[in-house]
Amino acid sequence: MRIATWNVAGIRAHIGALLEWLRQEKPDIVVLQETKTVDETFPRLELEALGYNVEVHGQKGWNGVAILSLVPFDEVHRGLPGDDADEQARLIEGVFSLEGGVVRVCGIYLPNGNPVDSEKFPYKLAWMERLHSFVEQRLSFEEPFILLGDFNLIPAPIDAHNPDGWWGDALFRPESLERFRSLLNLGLVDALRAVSLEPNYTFWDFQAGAWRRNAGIRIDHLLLSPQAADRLENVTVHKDVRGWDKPSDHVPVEGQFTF
DNA sequence: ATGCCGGGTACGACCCGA
Repeated sequence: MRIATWNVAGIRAHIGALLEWLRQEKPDIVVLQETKTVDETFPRLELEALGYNVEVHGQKGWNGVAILSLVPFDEVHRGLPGDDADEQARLIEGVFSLEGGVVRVCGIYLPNGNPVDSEKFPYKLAWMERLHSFVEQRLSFEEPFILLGDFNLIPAPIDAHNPDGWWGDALFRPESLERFRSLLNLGLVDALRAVSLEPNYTFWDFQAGAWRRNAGIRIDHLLLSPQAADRLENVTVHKDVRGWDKPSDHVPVEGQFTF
């Protein structure tokens, strides 16, 4: 079973690259972020033509998440609980039945939080605290649970080409990292860190020649419950996709599991 | 210190991203 995350930076703008990657790799389940469109204009038919079941949680202009799956959905949940006034589409979860049992896959687009002196930063922190409660509840099921997506968090200095340049940014500052560690401390495993102690970047800015200079950061993560971590075989960062024509600024990150 | 680039909205110029 291969389960991937990809921030597509606008699904209508990058549908060609998405379809090409899916045709090449045929992952079983993919969570998408920054689809940037309402459900009515989501390119569902092209994805269904490749055999994917499609569930979306869209929003006009920005945000927006989705799950593509070759396995039928048992359940779908949209939105992060804990604030009825929050209208930003940043979380979608699917539950799937496999031969070996159930697997729960939750895709997130965690708020960026910049600039830190705006209301966006406290929104990020509050969103992380709601996520903490949500994950705590999910872990109580004691089943394979995969929380993956664009976390907008640089876990450690090794996860940035220029960590000093990022320090203080909403992606890499104490208040953000404290909450990220607290989330991990619930009992989640950072899958890529578990299989590799090398620098692995998943995002290169469109600006300032970041890709050419390999000035990347690792902000797209797969976090695993113990029951999922036991089944982890490997993680692949599809770095080559960043060099395609008209790419997203993020690349797909894929976990391989024995279920 | 800010913009760089790029998508979306809407069709000029701004919001948003990381």
